[in-house]
Amino acid sequence: MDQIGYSGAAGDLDAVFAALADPTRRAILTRLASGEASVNELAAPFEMSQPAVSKHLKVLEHAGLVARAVDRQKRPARLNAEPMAEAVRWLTEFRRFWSQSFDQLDSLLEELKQTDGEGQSG
Amino acid sequence: MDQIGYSGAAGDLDAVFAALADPTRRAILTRLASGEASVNELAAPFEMSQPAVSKHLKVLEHAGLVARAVDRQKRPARLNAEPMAEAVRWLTEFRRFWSQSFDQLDSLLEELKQTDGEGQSG
DNA sequence: TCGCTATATAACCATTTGGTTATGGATCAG
DNA sequence: CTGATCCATAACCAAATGGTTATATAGCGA
Repeated sequence: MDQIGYSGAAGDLDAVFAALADPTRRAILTRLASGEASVNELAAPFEMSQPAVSKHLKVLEHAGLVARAVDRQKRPARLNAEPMAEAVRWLTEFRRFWSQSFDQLDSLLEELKQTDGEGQSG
Repeated sequence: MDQIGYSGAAGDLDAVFAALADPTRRAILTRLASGEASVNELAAPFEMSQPAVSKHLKVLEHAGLVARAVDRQKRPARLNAEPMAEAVRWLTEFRRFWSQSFDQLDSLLEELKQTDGEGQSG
């Protein structure tokens, strides 16, 4: 369907996974999933200074997961979940590959079953 | 230092995402998806020293994504994709949440469409 | 203009990360 | 035993990360 036009930030799997590797940032993303929020609003629930949250936002921005707007003197952060699809895609493809190997392992185990059953180690 | 082997490793989403945030480590995982490999085998394709690869393996072990065995003087690494399910789960739940918000946004857009009136569809 | 609010940036610090080379312990081949 | 191979560990280093406080910038209200 709607293949969007502005997928510039995607493609950096490293940055996406790295961004997701921090609980504060995941919490920020979850918060943003229910709507825009200003930096101070985002900072409030975390026992952490405002600059620290700004830094986390930069990481999220860098991964393309967050876009900033301008509203009066505020810079509300808005979620852009698109790059997450990259991550999901990698994991999905990996699982496909992995399942394939699983199949191979399965065949191997079948063979072994027929050959003998030399006790498996725990 | 290390906790018990292959049981408690899951649940650390931070470690899993962090482990996935490096291209070398993702490549190692992909490699391991097609079967066990020794450290040297894993190190070969990367222009990187063996200790560097050992370090990456430690990170993967810490995330529970890799288990080590003992075969003669080798310590073959074996994939354990299970903790990836954690990551997938988080992303899936997030998308559920996000889609929910999306629904809300959708409703909002519906309203706006009706309010607008003069525009044409399509 | 003055001051308050919202945010970014700078300067600093400790810890982690990702790499290196050097070395040591096992284990295999002679 | 000797030497080669596989791997881990130590010691070291540069850069990135995650936090701090202090300050600068920009808009708002009076």
